[in-house]
Amino acid sequence: MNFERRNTGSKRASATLLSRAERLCRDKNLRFTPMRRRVLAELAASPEPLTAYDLADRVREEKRVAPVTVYRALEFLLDAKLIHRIVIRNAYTPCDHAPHHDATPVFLVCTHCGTVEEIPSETFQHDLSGTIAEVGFRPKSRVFEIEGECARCAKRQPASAI
Amino acid sequence: MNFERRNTGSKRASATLLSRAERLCRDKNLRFTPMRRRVLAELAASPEPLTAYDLADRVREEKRVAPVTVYRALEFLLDAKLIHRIVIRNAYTPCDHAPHHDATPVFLVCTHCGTVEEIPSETFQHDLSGTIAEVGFRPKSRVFEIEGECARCAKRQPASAI
DNA sequence: CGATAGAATGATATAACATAACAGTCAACG
DNA sequence: CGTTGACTGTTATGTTATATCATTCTATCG
Repeated sequence: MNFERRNTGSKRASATLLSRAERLCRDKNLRFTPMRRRVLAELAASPEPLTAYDLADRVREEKRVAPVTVYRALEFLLDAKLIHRIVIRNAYTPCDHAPHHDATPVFLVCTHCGTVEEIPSETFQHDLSGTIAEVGFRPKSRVFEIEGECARCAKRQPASAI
Repeated sequence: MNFERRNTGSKRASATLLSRAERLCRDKNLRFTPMRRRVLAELAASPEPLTAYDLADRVREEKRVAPVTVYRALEFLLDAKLIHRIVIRNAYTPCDHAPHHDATPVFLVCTHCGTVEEIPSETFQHDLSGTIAEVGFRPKSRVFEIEGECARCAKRQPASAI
């Protein structure tokens, strides 16, 4: 079983991701603006997830930006499923596994080097711990949380009237 | 299969949790100070997870406290495994399932009423989606993240030299 | 009992992450 | 070209979390 190593800033990985983004936006008629491209490029070029403020700093080297601008770009990229948010780091990382998953993948976040490995959740559903062992990752702590509507609320508001 | 409903502020649940905390601290020679007791009691009395600042407000009704004091109490309670942190809410909630799990449980967080249901992870490992369906929860999004040491780092620093 | 060492808390400041609100700019389309 | 809607700029502020150093409490020992 072989999981793609996270792009370690190689031009190849970035280029791939950027062109994927371009194609996707063309197809879905979304606007891949310079700011969005820039933010995605920074994420693709980074070996580890970056926070919004990290990104703001990097973009600022070239052009003055406020954090909120970065957050807006991130929101767009998240919606387009081009990136993920790594909750336990308050940080963002490009999506490695093209569009072939709608299910949330599992992320393996290294406490030492900070890199993130992305495991498609079909694999996960199947046999999580085996897979983790296979990639040589030594888990120390986990975040598994599911958000949704509880039974009582679902009963009260039958048609998901949120 | 029946998962305990989260304590909805009932005096019973609080009393149980508090006495469990007392016993645990006595046994392990930890100090269950008034501040720690107070924070735990507020969490136990709340139907939903509370943030550190929520807690500070509640404690302040009685006595002036700075957020940092609450964070310290929370840290203690987390270490003692008396509470959990709900990452996707930046909030804290009492631990419902006494000491019988070392494995991280799965939390079902209702987007509507905010309550949290705690599911032991043995069950989870076994058949997550089945269990969730059984309790009537309708998942909308999930956070499954694993922190640890990646294969490369483990190789570089054999004996987990962190 | 009083000294003292370690733990806990108080107080203040500041860092880090995120959003609100409104004004200005750009780009596509008729 | 002008209008509309999407995007970005700007400023302010909200929210979550930590750093630092002073003070108080508590258990223990001489």
